[in-house]
Amino acid sequence: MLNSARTGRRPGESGSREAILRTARTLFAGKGYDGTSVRAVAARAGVDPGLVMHFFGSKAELFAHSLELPFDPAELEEVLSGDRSTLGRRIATFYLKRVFHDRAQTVLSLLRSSVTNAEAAAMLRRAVEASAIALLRRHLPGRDAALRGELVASHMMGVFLARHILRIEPLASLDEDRVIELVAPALQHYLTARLR
Amino acid sequence: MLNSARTGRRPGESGSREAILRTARTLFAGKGYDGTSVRAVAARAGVDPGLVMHFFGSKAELFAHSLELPFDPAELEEVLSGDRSTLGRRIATFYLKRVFHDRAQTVLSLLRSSVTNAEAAAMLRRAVEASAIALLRRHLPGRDAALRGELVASHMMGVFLARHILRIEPLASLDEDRVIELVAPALQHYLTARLR
DNA sequence: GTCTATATTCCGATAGAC
DNA sequence: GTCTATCGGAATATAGAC
Repeated sequence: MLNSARTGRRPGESGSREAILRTARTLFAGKGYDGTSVRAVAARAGVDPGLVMHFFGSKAELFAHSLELPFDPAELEEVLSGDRSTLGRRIATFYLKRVFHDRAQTVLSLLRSSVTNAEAAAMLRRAVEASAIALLRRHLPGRDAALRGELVASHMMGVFLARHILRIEPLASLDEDRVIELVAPALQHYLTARLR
Repeated sequence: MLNSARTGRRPGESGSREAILRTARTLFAGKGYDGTSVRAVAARAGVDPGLVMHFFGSKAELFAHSLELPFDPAELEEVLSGDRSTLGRRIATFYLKRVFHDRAQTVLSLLRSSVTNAEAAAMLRRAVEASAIALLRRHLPGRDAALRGELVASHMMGVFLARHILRIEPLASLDEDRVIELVAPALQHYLTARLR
């Protein structure tokens, strides 16, 4: 749906392209870039491996198209503006609900791929720097804004790792709302405390 | 050195076994379990791939032998006992110096392998639960001790990911001592604050 | 203790027929 | 839009000679 805004030519009628994308999202999220083969995507999507190359050109292109990365700038703006004394809670809520829940497959894909694949790591690094840091810079005073944003992002990535990949209990089984309550004060500290 | 306490038989004189282990540590740390081949280890160690199998039986056994996992219980005890008002700083110091610095290869290996390999994930899960949680249970009052330890461990894994794998700047280039100063208050909060 | 040889399986990508 | 066929390579693991 994200990439269907083609200019003139109408897409093929079979739905194979969408089936490939849907399958790629599942496999990249489950086994990462290196652990997912084009042939496996093709087999599970019920198409020929050559067809995947025909549509996307390369495995790297398929991966890039499989991610649902951009977030609504207006939604981010709403999270970051407003009462600074409750910013930690709003950011925790955004991470837990909008990122880790709604975009779970994209986060899993990026994280599972980034630890062994330099290009995926660059994508995730850019995503963290662009969304969190650049925006925080506009809403937080002082020159430590980037560092504050990175400490928040680091913590949240660790929580995602523990809950969704390592499945460390009891943390992994807590409700999202409970996790938000738990981490909000720590995020609030990073966002507004004087950094020593 | 960790696994050289054999009972009677003296090891072979060539040093091939140690060369294989040293090379395996480097490659597993750099590319994870799935990204490291037995053949690549053998080639870089200057031995035949069959010899690796001869010594370790399988790739999984080689991986397990390549890790330097156990920490000195006395050292852990020293970190955890003592003034509870500075526990956050002592634990931050232990993570940054003793784990992320001294055992960087082991942490890299486990993290790079855990995101795509279920058995490696189980090893890391057990390591977190055993070292951090079980010990914290003995030193922290209340029934939330395990959760407190996991929130601390999650945060620290996220910091390691950001600094050593994603290399997010400026966080990645900070001195260890500066990172300790930055995260100690957050850890202290998780260890001693009333959890909502 | 060290090696050769091999069985078996899988990979990404390309060329081109239909 | 979809497929067959194939190139060129790499993987784990085993069997067994020396």
